[in-house]
Amino acid sequence: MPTRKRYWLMKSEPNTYSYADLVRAGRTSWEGVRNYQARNLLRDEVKLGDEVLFYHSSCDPPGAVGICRVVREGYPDHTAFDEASPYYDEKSDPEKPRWYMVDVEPVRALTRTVTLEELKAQAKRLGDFALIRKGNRLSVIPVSAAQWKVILALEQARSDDT
DNA sequence: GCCAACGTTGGC
DNA sequence: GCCAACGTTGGC
Repeated sequence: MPTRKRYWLMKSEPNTYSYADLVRAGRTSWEGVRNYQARNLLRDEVKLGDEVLFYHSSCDPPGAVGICRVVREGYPDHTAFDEASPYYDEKSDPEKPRWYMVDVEPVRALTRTVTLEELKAQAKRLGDFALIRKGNRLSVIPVSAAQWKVILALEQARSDDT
């Protein structure tokens, strides 16, 4: 029996790669994750068919902008082997890769950006959520089914309807 | 194994 | 551009 679909949130700086870029491309590999905790999730936990909130970071305003789906499970991030890549890591050996990535394709853009500010305002409803924990820097974050529902309900709510 | 120095993330 | 928070590195 297949395991139940899980949900994730993954951050990208829109200057580097935006949700619109993903829509244009039709599919992308989620390359360049260089953090062990996030790597472990990509390698071991993120599964085919899981759904992902595409989050724009380091922009104004930061927030969730779209949904995508995992179409390939964790496999070695080959940009780590490519000296020309900004993600090159000489310590990642093709025989024993240090970094992993998944492939995703777009599902739909959110009708509006669900901002970090709004998510923080819903902290009570969201419960423990790594995105809004103080000092959080994780770029691949687990989202529970309940949190997923809250966030998509926020999308439907008017932004002045808090 | 400790911890200071350093680099990065990411909101503001 | 600033800086707090955090992760990594490397000397000891």
